[in-house]
Amino acid sequence: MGRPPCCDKAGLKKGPWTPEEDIILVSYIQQHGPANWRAVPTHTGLLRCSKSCRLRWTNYLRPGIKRGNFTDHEEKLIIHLQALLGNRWAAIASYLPQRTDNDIKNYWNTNLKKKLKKINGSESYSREGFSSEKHQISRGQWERKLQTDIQMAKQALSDALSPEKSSGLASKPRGYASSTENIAKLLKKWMRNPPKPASSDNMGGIGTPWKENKSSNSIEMSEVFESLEVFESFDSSNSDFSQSLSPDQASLFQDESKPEVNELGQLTLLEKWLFDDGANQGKDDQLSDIKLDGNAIFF
DNA sequence: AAATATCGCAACCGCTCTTGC
DNA sequence: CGCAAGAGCGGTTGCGATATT
Repeated sequence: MGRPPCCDKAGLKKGPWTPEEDIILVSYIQQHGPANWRAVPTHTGLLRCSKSCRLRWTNYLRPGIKRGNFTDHEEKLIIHLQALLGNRWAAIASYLPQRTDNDIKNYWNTNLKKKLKKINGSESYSREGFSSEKHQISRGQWERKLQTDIQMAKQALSDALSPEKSSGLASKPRGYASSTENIAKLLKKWMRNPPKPASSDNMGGIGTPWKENKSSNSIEMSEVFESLEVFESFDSSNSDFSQSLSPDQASLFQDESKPEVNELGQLTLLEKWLFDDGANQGKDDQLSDIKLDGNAIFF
C-alpha cells in the first residue's frame, strides 16, 4: 500500500531547471517567502512538483549559498563532523551555513571518501574504517583515539566559527552568492557558451534546460535581465533585501539561512561538549552518553 | 581527431518525520 | 488516536564535462 506520489506526475517536467523557471521561482519566493511549497506550482504555473521547487530553492537559488571549491577548512570540518555524526548531511550542513547538505554529500562522495582512503589506508575517519579499526585495537586505545578525533573536531569547529579565520563563514553577506548572483552567473555562462543549433528540437523555450537551451530566441536575454531587475534587492546584501520585505517575509528569509552556530546558547549538548575546554573531568560520563546515542560514534 | 572512461554535480526517488484535522 | 498531506532527509541516478587512450 504505497503512498501516492507527492503530486500528479503526469505532465510535470523533470530534469534540469531553465533560467526562466528559476526566475519564476525566485520571483514567487521573493513575494511570498519560502513556504507552502504545495502552492508554488499552482501559483507560478511551473510544471514542476512542489518537491522539485523546494529542492531547487534550497540547493541552488537560496540566498547565501556558496558554490564551488571547498576550502581546506571546510574539508576538515566535514571530515570530522562526518566521523562524529555519520552521514547526517543536514546536521553536518548546519555547521557550514553556506553549504547545502546536497553539496556536502556530493563533495564527500566524490572527493573526501577517496582522499581519506588514499591518505589513511587502514586508519580512517570513515564509518567503515572507524568500525573496523575499533575491532582491531583495545577499547582503551580506541577511546584515546576517539578523544583525539573529537579534540580535532573541536578545533576544526572553533576554527570554523571564528570570524577572522573563517573566510566569510561568520560574516554572512560577504562571499555569499545571492539568488540573483547565482542566476546571473549561470546566465553569463550560458551566454558565453551560446546554445548549439537545434538538432532534434523538441525542447525549447520554457522547457529548455540551462546547458542546452537551443533556442535563445525563445526568450530574449534582455528580457531575462530585465526580469532580473526585479530581484535587484536580493543582490549581495541580504540586509538590503530584508529591508525591502515585510517583517514576515524578512524573517522568512532570515530563517531560510542556515542557523548561526556561534551562539553558545543555542548549541546542542554535543556542541557544548565540544566547546567545553575546561571540564575534561566527567567527560567520560558524557562520552558514554554519546556512545549510547547509537550511530553518532559507534557505527 | 575520435572513442572511451572517469568524474562531478544537479536532480530525482523513496522513505521517515512532522503537523493538522 | 489515527489518518492524510506536507516537508525533510539520505541514497542514487543521469548526464554533461573533462581526461585518457
